[in-house]
Order: sequence, then structure tokens, then C-alpha cells
Amino acid sequence: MSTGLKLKTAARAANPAASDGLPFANTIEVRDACLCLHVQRAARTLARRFDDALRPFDLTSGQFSLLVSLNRPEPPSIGSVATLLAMDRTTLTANLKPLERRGLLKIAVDKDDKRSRRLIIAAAGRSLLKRAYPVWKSTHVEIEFLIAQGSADQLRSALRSLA
Amino acid sequence: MSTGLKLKTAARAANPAASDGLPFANTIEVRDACLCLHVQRAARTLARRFDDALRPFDLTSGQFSLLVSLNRPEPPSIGSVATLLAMDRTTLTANLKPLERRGLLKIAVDKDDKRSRRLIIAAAGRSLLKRAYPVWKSTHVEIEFLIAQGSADQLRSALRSLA
DNA sequence: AGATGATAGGTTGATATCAACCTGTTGTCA
DNA sequence: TGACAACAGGTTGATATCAACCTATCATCT
Repeated sequence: MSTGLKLKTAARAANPAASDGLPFANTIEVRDACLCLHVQRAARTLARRFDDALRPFDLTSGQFSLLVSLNRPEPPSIGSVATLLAMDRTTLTANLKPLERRGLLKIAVDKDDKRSRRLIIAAAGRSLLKRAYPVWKSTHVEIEFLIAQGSADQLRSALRSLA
Repeated sequence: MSTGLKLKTAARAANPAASDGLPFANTIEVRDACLCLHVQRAARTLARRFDDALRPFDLTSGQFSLLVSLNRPEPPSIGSVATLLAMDRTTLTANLKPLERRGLLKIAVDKDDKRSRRLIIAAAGRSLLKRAYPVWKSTHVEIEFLIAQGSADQLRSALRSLA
């Protein structure tokens, strides 16, 4: 009896979480199942990979995505791009600054609505995108190979349902 | 003939990207296909959702994941947790600081290898996890409903192959 | 026209992310 | 043992992320 008690006590001392905290089983559940954690992990890994590939152009993956989203006939507003990228409006404002400094885009007050700003990709930005695109393409082909055949579309579909 | 030329010129003026930059079709390709962009979007959206849910505990989604990853019998090293979370080692160092300030964890030099640090979840951290877990659980159930039935496992599997 | 709520965006402060560079410790091999 | 490479982390600087709070503009309704 006293032996059994001692063992239990020792086990709890070695793993305090079992007594006064979250049971270890629940910890495992979160680690294995949490979609937020899984997506964050994948996001960091993918970002690093594209960051590496785009480094010759001095562009991060996020900056590339942002520039691409501006590469359209009609310059979009800040709010619409923030929605498109599913990021906070003020995050986008911050992300624009280094690109604007480098002359890759311009921010102009909308002439029809002075509250609104138009995000205009500059010639330097367009030419940079043109040069970076082949690198994006080849990196993306490599990434798709990592995913079980044919499931890339399913993955995109699932991610879209989340965002 | 001159009319055709004028039209082309006008079209290019309206969409400069077509002439000196990345063709618009490629822009669409990136926007629709880029897994990096899709994952980042989903990551931001999911993080916001869990951030909201965990706000009563003054924990972000990332802080929750980090604390959970420390909730184990043997306190892990910084490098091993960074690998587990697929984040840069120095990012983890930064993320530890606010949690350490709040007394949710302690950082101790490993007695067998003075280069290494052990990340020890404190009693306050364990009890916080215990209280936050039900909120994580219910939020996660809601999230899984957003995904087509039965494909959550496939999604996790695909994300794992990326990270 | 004037009041008023809604809209678009900016600013600040805290945390998150990573690269580049640095220190201290350990293991190995001559 | 002493030199040296490898390893574990820390520090700094730049960008990324969001909440809370703010201003300016617009639309509407009286």
C-alpha cells in the first residue's frame, strides 16, 4: 500500500502536469490535432522556403504576394487588398512602407474619395515581378511535389474554407 | 490598321503590366495557386480566431501552442521546441520573454550541458493551460465544421508534408 | 445646410519573425 | 593536453502582425 502511494507520488513529482495542470493526453491532443498549430507550422516553413528563393530579388514571400496582388489594371484600395490577403488593415499599411521606400509602388489619395488610397505598382515593381516570377514558379513546382499526388487542389480548397 | 494599333496602345496604357511587367494571367496564376499565399491567409485567419477565443486568458494562439509544447514530463531545450514548432530559434527566444515575465515558465541552464537551456512550465502556466483547454477545444470543433466533412485529417496530413 | 453615423485609413505599442553576427561550451583529434 | 570544429543560445536590426485609439471624409436624413 505504502509502496503504491510512494510510486504515485513519485510519478506526480516527475510529471506535475498530471496533478494540477492539463493532463498530458490533452497536450498530445492539441499537438497532434490543432489546425491552428499545423497551419502556422506550414506557414513558417513555406515562408522560409520562398524567402530563400526570392532573396536574390530582395523580396520576402509576403512582399511578393503583396506586389502580385497590386499587379492589376485598376489600382486597388488598402482595405480591399487587406481583405484579399486576409490580413489586418494596419499590417498592410506597415508592409507597404519598405516597398514604397524602394519605389516599387506608390500610394495615392483616390480622387473620387479622399478617404481612400490607391495602391499603384510602379514600373520598378512590375519589372521586379516579371523577373521573380520564374523563381516563384520553379519553387512552387518543388513544393507541389511534397504533397501527395493530386491533393494540392484539395489542400487549397480546404485552406480557402478556412480563410 | 491604324485603328487596331491605337486600340492596342490604349489597352496597354490601361494595363501597363501587360507590356513591361508580369502578364496579368500570371498574376492570376499566383493568386489562385500559390500555396504559400493560401497557407499564410489561412494562418492569419486561424490565428485571429484563436486569439479572440483565448483573449480572456491573455494568451495568443502562438503562446498557447508554445505553452502546450512545454507541458510534458521532461523540460525540453530551446532548439528542440523551435524544431517542433518549425520556427526560428531566435523567434522562440523572443516569444519566451513575455511568458517568462508573467511567471508562466522558467528558463534554466541544463546541468549536464551548460550550453543548453531547459524550458520549464511553471505551476501558473499549467493551471492556465488547464483553464484554456476547454476554450481551445470548442473553438477547434467550430473550425473543423468549416472544413468539408472528413477532410480535416487529409488537411493535417498535407500540412505535415509541408512542414 | 447641419448633425450624425458610417467608412477609410493612420499611429502607437506590444509581440512575432527571421538573418547576421556574437559568446560560451562541448567533443574530437592530433 | 591543446587546438579547433561543432553545437546551443543570445543580441540586434528590420520587417510582420494585430489591438486600441485617433482623424478625415462621405453619406444620409432632417
